[in-house]
Amino acid sequence: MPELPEVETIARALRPHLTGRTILGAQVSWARTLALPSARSFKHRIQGQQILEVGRRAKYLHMRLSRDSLLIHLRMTGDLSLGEASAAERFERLRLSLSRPAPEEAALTDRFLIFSDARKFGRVWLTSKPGLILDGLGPEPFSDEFTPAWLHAALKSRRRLLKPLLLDQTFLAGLGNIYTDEALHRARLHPLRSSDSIRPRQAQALWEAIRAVLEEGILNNGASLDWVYRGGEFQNHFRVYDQEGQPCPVCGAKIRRLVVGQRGTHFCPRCQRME
DNA sequence: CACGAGACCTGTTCGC
DNA sequence: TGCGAACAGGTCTCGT
Repeated sequence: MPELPEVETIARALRPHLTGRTILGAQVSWARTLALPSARSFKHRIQGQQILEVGRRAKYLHMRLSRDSLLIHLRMTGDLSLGEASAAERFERLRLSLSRPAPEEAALTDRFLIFSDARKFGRVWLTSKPGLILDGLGPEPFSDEFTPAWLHAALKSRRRLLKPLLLDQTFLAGLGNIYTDEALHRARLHPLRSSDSIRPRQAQALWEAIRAVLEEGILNNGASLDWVYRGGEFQNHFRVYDQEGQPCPVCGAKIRRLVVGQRGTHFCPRCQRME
């Protein structure tokens, strides 16, 4: 479930539990979860490091530790939870054991941070140079750098279909399949429009739509789908995503689905025209 | 540079 | 009921 709003929700939920605590050890149950370094050195190196800060960049959870950074990417089905029991969770891939919480947080009883991931696509990096992974990403949608003018210029500088371009994390960081479809619908732009055909007013509309959709996602604690559940509510606010055949909430036309860049793409054929 | 296909993985749902 | 196909919130790599 993890696009920007879901990762942001997770970061906010974990922050008060993790900040200041020390990682006592790591248990790896699916070795390929670790992108860097190997399981052996990961366990050795993470031991004893304190968690200084819990943040997010794009769809990465970024934990600053005393010596390294811990980056976690949930991909399709990854999930993070806090636990007290030592019994392994159903899809557990990695478990970090934590020091006791500070005395003023004595109410916290969790002892583990658990990474679960049914499809095993998620990855974790322990590195002293997080920039090598994060610096190539596009701007954060809520940063000052992301402006309507920037977006218009960036769209014009390429010749790509809107849908796949917005999914490209080196173009703009944080959008995934759900929020891209929702943003294009709000901006009344067809997903197959070529990026270099977008006029300034349309770029402005898209900019507003991207921010509005992500904001609404965060306010609703992200979207929960299928059996991967996080307590988010945004799935109840989808206007087009996964709504094939349903009436468009704006004009009543039937929402259509097509495949673009191998991703299911949902849009309103009346609101989102090709011109 | 842009695009499509195939990989990486497992679970659920749908159609016959 | 059973069984295969299609589908799933993401990203990387390779060939054209």
